[in-house]
Amino acid sequence: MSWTEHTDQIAGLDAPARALLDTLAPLDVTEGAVLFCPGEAVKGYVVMLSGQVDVNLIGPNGRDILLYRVAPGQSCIQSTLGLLGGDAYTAEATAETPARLVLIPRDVFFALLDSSPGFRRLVFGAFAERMQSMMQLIENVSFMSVEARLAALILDRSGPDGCLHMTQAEMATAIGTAREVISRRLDKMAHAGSVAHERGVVTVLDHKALNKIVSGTAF
Amino acid sequence: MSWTEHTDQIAGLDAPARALLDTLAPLDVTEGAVLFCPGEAVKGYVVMLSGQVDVNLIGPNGRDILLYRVAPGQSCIQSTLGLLGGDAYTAEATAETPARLVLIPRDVFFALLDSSPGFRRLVFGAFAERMQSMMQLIENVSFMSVEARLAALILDRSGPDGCLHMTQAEMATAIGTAREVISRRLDKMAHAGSVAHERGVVTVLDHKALNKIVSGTAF
DNA sequence: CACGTTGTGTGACCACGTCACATGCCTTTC
DNA sequence: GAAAGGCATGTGACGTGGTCACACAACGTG
Repeated sequence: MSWTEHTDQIAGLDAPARALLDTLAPLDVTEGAVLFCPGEAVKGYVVMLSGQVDVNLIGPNGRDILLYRVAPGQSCIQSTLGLLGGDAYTAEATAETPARLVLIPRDVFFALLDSSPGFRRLVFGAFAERMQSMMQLIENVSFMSVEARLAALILDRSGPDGCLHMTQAEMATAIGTAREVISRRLDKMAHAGSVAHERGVVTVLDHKALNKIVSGTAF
Repeated sequence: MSWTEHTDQIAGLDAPARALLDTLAPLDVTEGAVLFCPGEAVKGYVVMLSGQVDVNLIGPNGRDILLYRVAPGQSCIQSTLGLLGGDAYTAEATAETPARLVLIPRDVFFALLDSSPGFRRLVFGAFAERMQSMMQLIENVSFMSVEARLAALILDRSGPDGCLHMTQAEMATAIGTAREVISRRLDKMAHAGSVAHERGVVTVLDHKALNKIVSGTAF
């Protein structure tokens, strides 16, 4: 039952705060589950224990863009927003893997915020981090070419073997563009010899070339 | 010297917090002054007392995009980010009018955060609000057409007489596009009879048409 | 008035997003 | 193991948007 001691970000909290948190039961969600969607009211502050949750903004025409990914130990800022600002969710969160998380109810959240400096630091820090990454996202979307963003994605998410297991559609939402564009760009990169690609897999062939694309168009 | 009682957002604070804040001297900046620029270290938490400050993200090729505007009583979130996350500024803040503001030094800021629930609420609330508007910005930039964003801008910022005093270059940065695009779009709108435009001024002629453009392309 | 400065208009060109398909590949089902 | 359906991908056409390189026009200052 004591999950707090196994969660890095939370293990450093003061004892009273952890005792309070330990009374909450973790929740399990299956892969593909939608944790919340636009317009839904906020139930509490969410902390991830394991798994991977992606938060997407969804456009009117079906296109969507990845706002940020929530890793274990992190919290979903969307819920903080809702708790503090009172607004409903405007984005959608989906479990990319089976995930375990804790939902801290509204009143417990506020009690902790008032009583525990450590918890405050935790929440604030997470907030600041997300904000930073959102600004980064705006910067990328408005100033970087699709090719540069794609190259960055491939370098970022590919394993040590240089393989990236994603469909073109997934890559498209990850960098906020359309699938067809990914198809053409991958072709171009493959033709240049920097990557190879087949159904569901992209393989890095030339790290340097990709790095040059990333910094090149961002320049 | 007691500025705190004249600042709506702060007047509701507890007495000790206000006493502490009142020991700080307000700062005046002239129009056009740059409050901070990318890479600069964060000196403290900034609260606006009067005037208007715009915060822009600047692209490598000179293009820039308005992240948010700071109005009196609000605070500049960039500084909070820096204080909490430790990162330097990534955006640039410019005074659009002569402005008066208070800089709360790092240690005072943290002391208040620990001692004053009201101050916490203030900071958190401002944070949440900005975050929300940043998400709105991402949504607009990635899903709305330039025409829709331009129409929204014109409706938003034009006075009761329907006049908007901005150069095309200013409009361009406000909605994150290039000046030439504004020129062409304004021509098109003028041709359709929804606005009139001359050097430095745009006049709304048909509110309904503009509204339709806004919701139309956002739909 | 000549001059630089600033705001605007324009054409060409490329990158990107969208639509409408045509393949392929892989799994399920009989 | 062949047929069927779903999913991932390729492709052409077309419109919008961003960039570059200008030409001009409107203002300010000497």
